[in-house]
Amino acid sequence: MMHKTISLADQIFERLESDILTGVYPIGSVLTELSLSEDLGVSRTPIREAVRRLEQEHLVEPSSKGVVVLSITPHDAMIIYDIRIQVEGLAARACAENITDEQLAEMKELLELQEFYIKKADSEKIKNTDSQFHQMIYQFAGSPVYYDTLAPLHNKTQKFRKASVARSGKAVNSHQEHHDIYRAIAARDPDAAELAMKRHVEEAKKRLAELAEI
Amino acid sequence: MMHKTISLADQIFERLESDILTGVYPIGSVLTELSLSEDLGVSRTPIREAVRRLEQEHLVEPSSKGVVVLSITPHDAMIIYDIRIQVEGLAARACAENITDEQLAEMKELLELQEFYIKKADSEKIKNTDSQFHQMIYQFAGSPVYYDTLAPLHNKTQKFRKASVARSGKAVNSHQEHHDIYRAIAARDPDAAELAMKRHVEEAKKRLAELAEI
DNA sequence: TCATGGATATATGCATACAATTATACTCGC
DNA sequence: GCGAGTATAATTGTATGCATATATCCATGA
Repeated sequence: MMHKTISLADQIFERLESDILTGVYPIGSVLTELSLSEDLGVSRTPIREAVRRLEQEHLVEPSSKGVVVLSITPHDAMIIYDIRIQVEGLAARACAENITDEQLAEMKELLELQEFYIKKADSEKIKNTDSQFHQMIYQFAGSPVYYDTLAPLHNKTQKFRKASVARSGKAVNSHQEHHDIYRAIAARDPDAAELAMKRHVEEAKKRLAELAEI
Repeated sequence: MMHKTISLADQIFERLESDILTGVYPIGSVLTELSLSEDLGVSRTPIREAVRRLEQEHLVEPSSKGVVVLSITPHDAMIIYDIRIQVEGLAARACAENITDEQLAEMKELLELQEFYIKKADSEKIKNTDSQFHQMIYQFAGSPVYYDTLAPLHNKTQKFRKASVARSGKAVNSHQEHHDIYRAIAARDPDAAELAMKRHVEEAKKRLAELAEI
């Protein structure tokens, strides 16, 4: 009997990550292992493990007392986008070269789901599917190096992106760009995939820059 | 009194990381928390923490029993270089825009030191200064994003690079390229800096590819 | 002989207890 | 009233114990 049991540490990490990115724990707030373990009703052990992972992803930073929730400056966000433009371009290219039919089908399904949420103007779900699309690219690119490099960068821009996608018109643009990327990958055209991805991340950067009035 | 006390978990992580990268624990070998705690004479708690970090860096992989030591495939190494070509290019550009005079002086000093070691053919020191030069670029680029992204990638290619630099002739090439980068940064010429860095990492990739007979 | 099932050993996941460090608050002396 | 020094509290680091899941080995039966 293959009972898939997810460890408490993993669950807590995901919850804390999400709560930080969505602002439940505001920037600058302090988290201690003890208070978290009381809040979440578990011992410090799995909390510690989760917090260590948050540290590695630079979502929190050790301080004299506990860890403090970090933010990124608009400047950092712009740099992250510059890096993503280049590296996600490479990842999309690798995807076009390596993706399997099953993975392609999965990707298509996700795009259809996103279309559905766009029609319903459910910005929270739109944001989620958006993230999932990019993470699929990272995972289907054929080397864990892509995911390891890009996932933390992507995470760090989440809260900026949230505001960006909330404007429904922009979400449609983004979805169209995703579809362009998908088509290039489905056609196994690395050049087109890289170009489409680079354009997409560049547009995302522009949308953010406008919004943040940088 | 500022007594810097390094946690056991940190020490163990560094030791295990080094031992894996240098082959003390060969690829495919299995490590269990219990055996490690007995070997190193500490409890499982700091071992666990270190092993989790190794997992995140993909140096080991969970298996049915303990974790298995992974290797970086030559394919992954090539991908890492492709990413570094792009991102270190951006970092060098940012460096040229942001570096202070003091930092510049520090960089120059390091290059002179490297020249000294090259004359002495001390390949270990050459390797060290080489790493330091790149890490300086990451640090002087004006945003922690560069360091966070590039340092892990740089680390992962260390053992390949070691073999590469051991060939003294190549080390001289590499040093010349470093000097080109330095000159462009010193001249505050972002375009030249980016170009020089990209060329340098490309050459490093080629040197490795030849050596690894990929 | 080989498959099957259960006992045993081994591993991890989590909780808890303790030690040690660091921050905080308080008191005493000036 | 204010600063220094000390006591106290809070927090992390580490060890240990227990529960649970999994693998291994052995015995038993067809």
